[in-house]
Amino acid sequence: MKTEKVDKRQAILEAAEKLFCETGYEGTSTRQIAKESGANMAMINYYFGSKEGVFVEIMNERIASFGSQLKIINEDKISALEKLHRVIEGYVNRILNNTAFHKMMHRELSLTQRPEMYDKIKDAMSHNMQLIDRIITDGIEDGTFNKVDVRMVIATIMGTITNVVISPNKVMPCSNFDLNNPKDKKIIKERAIAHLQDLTTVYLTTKK
Amino acid sequence: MKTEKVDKRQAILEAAEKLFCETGYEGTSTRQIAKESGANMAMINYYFGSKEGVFVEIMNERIASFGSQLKIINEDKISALEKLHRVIEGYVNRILNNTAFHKMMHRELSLTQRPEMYDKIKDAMSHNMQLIDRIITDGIEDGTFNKVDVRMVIATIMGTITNVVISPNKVMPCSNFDLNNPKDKKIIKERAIAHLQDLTTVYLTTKK
DNA sequence: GGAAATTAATCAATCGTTTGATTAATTTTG
DNA sequence: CAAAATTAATCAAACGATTGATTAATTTCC
Repeated sequence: MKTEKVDKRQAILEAAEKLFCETGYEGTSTRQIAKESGANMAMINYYFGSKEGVFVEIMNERIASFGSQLKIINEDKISALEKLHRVIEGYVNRILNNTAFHKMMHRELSLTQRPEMYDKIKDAMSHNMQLIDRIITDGIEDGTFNKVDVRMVIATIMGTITNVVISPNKVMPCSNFDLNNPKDKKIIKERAIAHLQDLTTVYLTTKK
Repeated sequence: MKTEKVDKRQAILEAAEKLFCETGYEGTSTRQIAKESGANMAMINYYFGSKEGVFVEIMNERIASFGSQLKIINEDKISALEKLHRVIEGYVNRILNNTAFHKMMHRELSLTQRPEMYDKIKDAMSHNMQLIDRIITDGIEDGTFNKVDVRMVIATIMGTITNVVISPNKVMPCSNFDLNNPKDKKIIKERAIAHLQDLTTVYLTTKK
């Protein structure tokens, strides 16, 4: 008799991420994680040392996979505006494909606790920001873009996307959109991308 | 001899708000609240019934004081753009004067738990959104504003401000700004207001 | 057979809450 | 007015439940 093989380690990671997203780090108990993953409680400490170890591992994996996604954009011989539009598209897609994690990340970021996590997230975000900063700054220097408050423009781009993800379903969109519904998610994605591309085009390139 | 009169009820509320902001709801114990406020632990339940009761009370007071701040704007006989600029100014000031609370609110909003709180926050935000929505929609209808994705513009305005508040000190601004430093806060406020007013002016009124 | 994986049982610590008693202030009563 | 009765505020201690973590025994797998 062969019982179905399940990777308990992976099961714990997935269950923990789901629960951390739903009820927060402090709000999730190791017993819940064990139950949800189908593993024994002791396995959590066996594989990850502690509850926080699970959390750190989730963050590390996520951040690592994020880092490998970008950086190709800046090699292309395209205009600054086109670069920016590609970054927006990539950023919207990435975040709306990982809404639960993104929520969790922002929650963790707004806590002064857990400095190690804070620094990790900060570094990951900082990398994205520098990419956008470079594109816009280059655009300004070569005269394609208006002179704007670059950091605030970045705050606008990132903030808009985060707002779409975090705001309550019934508040943000007109009717009852649900980001868990793939069809709705696609619509929201396209709207966000179209809006941000239009906004940046008008704001950065309109001659006064 | 008159010992200094301290309102324990108020002390608990203030201590709890501070701690909830810093370490989150689940991350704060009733013992911490008691210690920080100088009140006995039992007073928490005596006055508010439960830990959650404290939280609900904080939210109610804040939301109530928020609600009494707006609504005068729409009576003035000024242009849609000017109305919008006043709303932006008010919104930036309000949020940057209550950064800790605003962080806490967003954290709570991103949790699927505590539906009562969720609904309260949602309603409060919804009110603000409707105000902005009305202004922009009116502007579009009377031809002053371009036809834009209104809800996305609102997401941009709110998201930008939230991003400024939540993003790590060392990430968002160029150098080491600190929102707890009044001087820095003033600068950030002015930058955010100037940026959003400029952005909305260009985006909403530029004729293509 | 031996290392790795998994288990049930248990640990001390902490959680939010409740208790019964005490003090201080206020109201009622004679 | 002053004694008695009532109420509100505060306290130390303890409650049962749950927390994250650990133990020691057992099973699985190569």
